[in-house]
Amino acid sequence: MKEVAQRAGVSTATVSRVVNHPNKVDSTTRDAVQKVIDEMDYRPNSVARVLVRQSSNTIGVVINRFSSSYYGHMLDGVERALFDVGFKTIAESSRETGSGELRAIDSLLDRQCDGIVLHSDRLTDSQVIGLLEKHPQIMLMNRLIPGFASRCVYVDNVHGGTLAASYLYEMGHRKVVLVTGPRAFFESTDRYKGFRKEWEKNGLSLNDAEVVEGNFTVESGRTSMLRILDENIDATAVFFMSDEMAVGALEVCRDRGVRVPDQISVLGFDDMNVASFVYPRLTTIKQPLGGIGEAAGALAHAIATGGDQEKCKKVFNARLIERDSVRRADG
Amino acid sequence: MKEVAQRAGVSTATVSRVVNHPNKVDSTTRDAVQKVIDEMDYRPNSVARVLVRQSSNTIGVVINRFSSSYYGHMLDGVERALFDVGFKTIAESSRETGSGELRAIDSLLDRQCDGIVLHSDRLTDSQVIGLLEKHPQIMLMNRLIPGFASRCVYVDNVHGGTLAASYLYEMGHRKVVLVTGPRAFFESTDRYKGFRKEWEKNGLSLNDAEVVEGNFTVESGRTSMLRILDENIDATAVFFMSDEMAVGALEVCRDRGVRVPDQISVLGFDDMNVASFVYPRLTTIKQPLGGIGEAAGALAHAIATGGDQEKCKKVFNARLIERDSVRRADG
DNA sequence: CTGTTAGCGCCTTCAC
DNA sequence: GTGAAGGCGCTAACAG
Repeated sequence: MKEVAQRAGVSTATVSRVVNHPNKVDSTTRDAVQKVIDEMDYRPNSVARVLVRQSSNTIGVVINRFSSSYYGHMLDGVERALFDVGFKTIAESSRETGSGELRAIDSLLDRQCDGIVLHSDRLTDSQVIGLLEKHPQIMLMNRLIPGFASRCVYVDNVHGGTLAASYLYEMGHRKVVLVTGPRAFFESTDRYKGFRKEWEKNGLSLNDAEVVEGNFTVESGRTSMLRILDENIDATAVFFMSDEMAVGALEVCRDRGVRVPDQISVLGFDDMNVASFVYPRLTTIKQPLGGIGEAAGALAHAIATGGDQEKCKKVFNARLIERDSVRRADG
Repeated sequence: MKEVAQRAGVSTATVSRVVNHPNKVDSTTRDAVQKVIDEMDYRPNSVARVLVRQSSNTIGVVINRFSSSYYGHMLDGVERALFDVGFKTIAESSRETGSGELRAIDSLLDRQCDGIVLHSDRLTDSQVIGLLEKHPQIMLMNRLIPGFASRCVYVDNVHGGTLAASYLYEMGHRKVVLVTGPRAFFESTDRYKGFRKEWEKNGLSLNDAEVVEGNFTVESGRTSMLRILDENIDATAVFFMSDEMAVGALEVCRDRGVRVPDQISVLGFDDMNVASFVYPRLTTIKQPLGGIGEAAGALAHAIATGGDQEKCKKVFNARLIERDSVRRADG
């Protein structure tokens, strides 16, 4: 910058002006300076700029890991929303640990991100609340903390569970088993809550044998399905709280010669890409991941710039995608 | 920091020392200062630190988009390697455009990243060479630029193509069709080159009708397969240069009642997760994405710290994963 | 071992 | 409209 100033025969202040407030400088000098800038291919050092401005025009996102398109779709959504308003997005992964989430947040905070979009499922509610209270620029993606709803963008998992229950009921299923995610994850408990409520509303009940705890992975889908088959649990349908698990189950069924949906129906959750590629194509409850990401980006931007947070959409509903893995139960 | 110094009754220099060189300060004062730091929950402003140190201990990664686990696996690999050596990783997406790649690189450079891992398939060789010459801290992930091999980590796509050809040949296939990616992508041309060479080595030839240009997506797999079926191209096997395309093809075959692999064999490329979940499970050529990412991370770190670049693994070989979508041809 | 000093590169008053 | 000066928060000599 000093060099630019020198070559153009002006002060660094003027150079700074042509970069930041071009209209506040005489057009002649402006052009001259701009020419030198172009010639030298000068790029303002954004670190120094951030240091003095105390703001970086960037939003940081923390997610569990990159290698699942689940997070990828949300990330792309965030970045889409932010790109449109001239903000930058940087992402860090937590490596799927609570300490990693904390570390990533610190790192993003250190980089003076104007906002942080946090996808957390490793931290407890009270840990998250602590974070939220301490750092007003943090917001939550796909998780709701009561009392902080205005800083959360999420899908209504209770409703998602309800959807599953009512669909299965309407299709004539009366004996089902639920394969949840880890009990510690709010996604699991919320979906379970919604399902159970709706199920009982129909006068049905769920006993212990009918809910098995998985962990959202394909492998866990396999073992759960194996168990259901081996223990000969009497059910006409299984509701897996993730597509990955459902996919693992489909595999096991094929290996065991159990026909889906003829002998047993399978319902998934998420609507990952894979859902439409497996055979039979998976009927599932779709989470609008891209939309959630966009909304999170918009909210983070609003928080960072003091924009209108109320105009941001915060609650999303999951919706049923009917394909071929659930069929009407015999009356 | 000033406040910490004040409260602890020392100078800011001492605070800086306990943070950065704890052993260079008297244990009594160190403990006192540390106590204040903890009490105040003081966190050094890394932006200021980077400004003076001219180095950030972080590596930036640019990829096309987040929503494909293809990039996700590489990203996780980079981050794994870097985490182990105490470096941070931040990622930006190019939104699948050449200008986006440039923008992301600039942004990462501006943040004073010590190294940049670039996954580029939108920029021409000469553009990339320009970048590489101008910025010694940039390296390439999954692309080889002749003359810059020491800064490239990649899979040998020519070899990958060879693998496909020899496998199909060994399985008795003599009439095949290739579905490539965009001709502008080196992945396509390299794999094609390898395939063709091996194919011709066996005394076979490939005519125009037998190579169709796709674009790596599921949709493009569908349309290509449709065309192959509709035009009644005489072939016993199709080699798709991405699993996504192969998956799309499988779908079309199912819809059309064409049995895979009984009536036609399908070979993929990549070994994405989905490959093992579709039916029939996809036989494919695996790219070790995680390993490539790790190697890229290690190389970026070596470049950034002046470590030994030669010890870094740079070339990876794809390898065949036999599953159920290719069968021995009659005859 | 610790305090003082001088920047890192930039932006923003404040005078002119 | 433009230059000079101060400072963002921190670190690295250099003295003491």
